[in-house]
This record gives sequence, C-alpha cells and structure tokens, in this order.
Amino acid sequence: MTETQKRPYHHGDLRQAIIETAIAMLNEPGGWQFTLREVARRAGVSHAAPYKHFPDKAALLAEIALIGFDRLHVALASARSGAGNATEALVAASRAYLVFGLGNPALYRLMFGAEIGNSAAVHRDKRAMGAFDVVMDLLAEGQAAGLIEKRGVAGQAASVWAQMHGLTMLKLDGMLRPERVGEDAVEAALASFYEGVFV
Amino acid sequence: MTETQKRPYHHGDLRQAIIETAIAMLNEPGGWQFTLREVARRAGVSHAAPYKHFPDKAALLAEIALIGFDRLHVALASARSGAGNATEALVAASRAYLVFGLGNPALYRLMFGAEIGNSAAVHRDKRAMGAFDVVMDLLAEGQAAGLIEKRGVAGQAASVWAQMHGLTMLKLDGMLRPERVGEDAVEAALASFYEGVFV
DNA sequence: GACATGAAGTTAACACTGTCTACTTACCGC
DNA sequence: GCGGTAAGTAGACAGTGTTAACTTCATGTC
Repeated sequence: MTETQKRPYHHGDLRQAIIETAIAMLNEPGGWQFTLREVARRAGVSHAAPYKHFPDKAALLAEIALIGFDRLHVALASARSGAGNATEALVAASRAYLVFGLGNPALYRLMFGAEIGNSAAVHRDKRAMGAFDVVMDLLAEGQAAGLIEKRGVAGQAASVWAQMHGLTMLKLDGMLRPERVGEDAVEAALASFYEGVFV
Repeated sequence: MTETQKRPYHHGDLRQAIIETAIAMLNEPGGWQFTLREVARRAGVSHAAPYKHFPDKAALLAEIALIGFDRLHVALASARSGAGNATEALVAASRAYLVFGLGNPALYRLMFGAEIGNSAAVHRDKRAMGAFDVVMDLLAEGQAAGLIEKRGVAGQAASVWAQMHGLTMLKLDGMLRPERVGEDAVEAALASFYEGVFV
C-alpha cells in the first residue's frame, strides 16, 4: 500500500494484526515493554484503535502468553509422538521444552512472568496446563511400565516440570556460568536428573 | 518532620533512602513497575534527585537485585551452618531457598528477570553467584562422604539449582495446581528429587 | 434504496512517566 | 573566605496508557 493509497477505514482483521505485530516486537530489545502506540503505528492504525479489541495492554499480553502455551503444548505433544517408550519420550519432551524456551526467550518469559497483570487468570486457563498434561501422562506410563521409579506421580511431575522450567530460566538469565557448571550444563543437568528418575 | 519543618536541602543519605523506598514498593501491586517519581515523592525529594545517585531506573533495579542475591546467600549459608551432614545441609539449604523465594516474590522475580535492562551484568556479578557456591560446596562434600550419587558435580549442581529455582517460580506463578500435583507439591517434588540424588 | 444500529475506526485530551538541562544550595578542603 | 563540587530543585521535552466524543462504514431490516 503506497503512501497515497491508504488502507480502507476498516482494517478487516486488526485484532490478529495487533497480536502478530506485538509478538514480533517481543523479540526486539525491551521485549514485552513495547508500547501499544508503536504496535498501532506498525499496524497502520491510530493509537486508540487497539482499545476496540483489547481492554488494555495487559489483556493483549495475556492473549500472547496463552498463544505461547498453545505452542509449547504442540511442541511437547509432537516430541512425544515421535519417541519410543515412556522414558525416551520423557527425555524427548524435556529437550523439546528446552528448545522451545531457549528458542523463544521473550515469549517464554512472558508466559511465566507476572507482567501480564492478571497472571493468575492466565495460569489457570486450561490452555496453560495442556503442556503439563503431556508430562503427567508420560510419567504415569513410565511407572506403569516399570521404567520409572515408583514415587508419587504428582510430586514427580512437579519435580520434572520444575527441572525443565528451572534449567530454561537459568539458561535464559545467563546464570549457568561455564566456569561453574561446565560448558554444557543443561545437558549435564538433564542427564544427572534423569539418572535419579529412571530405574 | 512536620509540614512546616522541612527536611534540610541535603537529604544526607538519599541513595539509601531511595533503595529502601523502592524495595518497599516492590511489594506493592505492580512490583518493580513502580515509578521513580513516586519513589522520589515518598523519599521527600524532587523527581530529578534520584538521578544524582542512579543513572536511570534500570540501575536502581540492578542494585536491588544484587541486594536480593546478598540476602539469598546469607539465608543459604545460615541454613548450612545449622545442619548436620552434607545431605541434611543440602535439604536445609533447599528449604531455605524456597522460603526465601516464596517469602519475597517480587524481589525474587526481579533477581532473575530481564527487566533490569542489563541483567547479564547483574548475573555476572560475583554477588549473584555467591548463593550458588553454597550448593556447589555441599554437593562436593556429600559426594566425598559417599552420601550423594557420584555424578559430575557441575551438572548435578545445575540440576539442584534448577530444581529449587523451578519450584520457586512455578509456585510463585501459581502453576502448581493442587488438582494436578497435589496440595503440597513443593514438598513432594523436593522429596522425589532428592530420592534420586541421595545414595 | 433508505434507514437504524452498532462495530470499528479517528481525533483530541488528560494525567502521568523517564530523563535531561540549567540553576540553586550547601558541604568540604584549603 | 574562597573555589570546587556534590546534591539538591525547577522546568522542559517527548513520549506513554487510556478515555471520550466523533466519524466512517458494515450489516440487517423493511
């Protein structure tokens, strides 16, 4: 659309355009601290237009966080379906989790941060828990097959998720110093962790 | 100081007052998104005064994050000195870690977030790594005493920290749903985790 | 085709922010 | 007492999030 050929008064699908523009801006310096006005400018509308689709900036961030959970769920389900037994699937899912988190740092941080104002509502959403269900299922399968230590599945699932989440966050924050925990700390930590989980 | 009895032109220790006021505001709704102007108001100075002590808001947040690491280090060292053998000390340190993180949610999030602009510099600071050293030492001691599985200490240390950090963050985010992981997920996860670490 | 209604835009305003500059006050060393 | 500098203040600037009132146009009904 050239300068002289303006977009029609009605955008057509501004809500989606705002979401996509905001996700793109997440990956720029400043991450989610982009401004709604800049999102509107890039989408080619006035600064007040987004308020017809989202009550405020926090609502837009909440929607993006849920999209992140959707994508994580897909990544884990995909890793699971391509693996062999439950333990292989669990390791594959863990790697997929880390690949996702480390490959989408700003989105991952937003998903688990308190920035979205009503993070409790986001984290209660079933879309947020879908990814966790994959882990629960694999642990139950592994225990049933005698491949995983028989402990409380719930506590074990929490432990597995904590390990994946903790490694992702510490790596993103640059806190896994090579001089302290070696060059490939994530791999080493995963190996150490699952050594204590598998039979 | 009454309304008519103004503070002398020179505050005396404004830098410290700004830090303390900002830490207090961290625990209010909005966390670190407080405004420097409001910090200055509460400290009883003009909105530009903080710029004589901190180049910008991010620098103030960075200093507060380091203070958080200092406090975490003290909590871990204290837990260690009050425990028996290395495994008891490791469990005690883990609990102290969780108590700290869960008791100071906004400060803990700031310590590990990307909000402070130059989080890399903060996380490279030796003050940030002090807490981690306590964990490294305990693992080495435990392995030497034959109480902990002999794996690469570095990878094991990363795994232990990831577990503590992951559990703290998931709990803070409200993602450990009782209907999914039970009522006392943190305790259960820690028990499950250390079952796989101790001999 | 005319009309009413409402969605989806725009324009303008408000109150606030972070940060900077120039100025003022006062502390400190000599 | 003076000079230099630290530590304040006053004011300005460019920007923000959000709201209200208005404009444009899409849609449904007759």
